[in-house]
Amino acid sequence: MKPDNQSSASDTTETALSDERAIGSVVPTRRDLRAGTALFRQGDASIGLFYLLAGRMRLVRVTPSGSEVALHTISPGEFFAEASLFSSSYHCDAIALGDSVVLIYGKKALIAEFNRNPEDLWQFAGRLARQVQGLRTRLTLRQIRSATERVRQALLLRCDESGFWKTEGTLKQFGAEIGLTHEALYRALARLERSQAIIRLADGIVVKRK
Amino acid sequence: MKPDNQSSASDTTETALSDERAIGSVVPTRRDLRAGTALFRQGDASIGLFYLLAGRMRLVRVTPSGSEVALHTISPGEFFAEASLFSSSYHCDAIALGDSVVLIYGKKALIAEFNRNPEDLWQFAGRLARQVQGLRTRLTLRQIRSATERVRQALLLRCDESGFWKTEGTLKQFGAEIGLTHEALYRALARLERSQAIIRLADGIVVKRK
DNA sequence: CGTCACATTGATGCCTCTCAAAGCTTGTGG
DNA sequence: CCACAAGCTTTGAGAGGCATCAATGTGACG
Repeated sequence: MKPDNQSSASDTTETALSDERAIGSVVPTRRDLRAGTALFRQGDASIGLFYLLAGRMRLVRVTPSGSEVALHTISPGEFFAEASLFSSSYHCDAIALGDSVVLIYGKKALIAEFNRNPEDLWQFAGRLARQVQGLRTRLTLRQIRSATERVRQALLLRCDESGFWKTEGTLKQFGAEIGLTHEALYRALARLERSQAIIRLADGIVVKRK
Repeated sequence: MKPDNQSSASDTTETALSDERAIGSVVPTRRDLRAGTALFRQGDASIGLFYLLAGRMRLVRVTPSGSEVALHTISPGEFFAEASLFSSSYHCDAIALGDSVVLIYGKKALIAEFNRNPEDLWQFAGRLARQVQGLRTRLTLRQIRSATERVRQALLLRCDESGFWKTEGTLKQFGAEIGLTHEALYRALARLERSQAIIRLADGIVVKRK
């Protein structure tokens, strides 16, 4: 996570990458960012698409009056700034919250690739469409006020046909993902178990029909 | 909003449409749905992309155990089932909540169009990317518990450089969009005005620097 | 002028957040 | 192998805030 060498004037290093993470024939470049460093700022000419390997990035828009509005926090494994491919500059700042590693897919290279090989563009669009789907679902889930019901629905969305959901990561994390404090989550789980809506196992949870 | 004629065995009518709403050369078909009618069901072969002209549609997934999970509610002006273009069948049910009118863009026609004219695919992808952006922002906004602060941030996101936001639609609607009851919204606005964070005008709101 | 939907403010209760504390698990080092 | 630390898990007590119910004012429209 720490930069392997030092570029002249900034807290970032950039390394070429011969990677299996290529999009079509576009091989990303790796860049290491120290905590607090900006990857790009509002108004900068857009240079490409990003993928967060490690760390955490915050996207914020600074209003003319100086107020900050948080747009999104990027977690490892996420692509971000997709929309910048379609416009000439960024509409927000991207700041590294902790030491971070991002992959950069050059804009020109990507566009050339998509022109050359529309099949890649098709796949890219597919990824976006599924993302839209997932985000809408999450948004709908957040509409549910009741912690108990929200947890139940979240479990229903994630479990397989038999109703089993294998725990991935910690429950605390799960709580954060669905917008609950861990205490609220634990209490909701306890309530669901008491009412026999779920059965808690060592490695997961079984959701029962209502 | 009411069907103009009756098809033989169902509560839907379908009409060809020579429209300016075409995507590339793909002209949509219009379909009228009575309240309660399904536009498609989980497992149906995907026939295309939809656009809601009027009414309201609900997307729900029915779990094997019979529980329903609401995925999204479509409002007029929204495209939906974009992801179905990339898979062979639907993963949820689409039910008309009220009498509704949808435009249908045939899947095969769209794919052919995108193959013939990648520029259209590029624009389609751009729309998806901006949608992802907007949804992420909305999701982040929902993380803010405090009604007052959520309203302030929502206003900051929507106002122009001078801090002015022209009211569009009703405030009640605005409340629903950001996940607040209208009462909570009015109280938040009153609080913001009292603390001089905003100024309310007849046709909009001015957000002041903090 | 009456109706209907929006706008606004009041009172109340529930639910989740917050702060706190204790049991549990895992990993690390002596 | 044991001891200690750190983070997850779990439950308790208290408080604040938003939803809910309720009532009134206001504007548009026929």
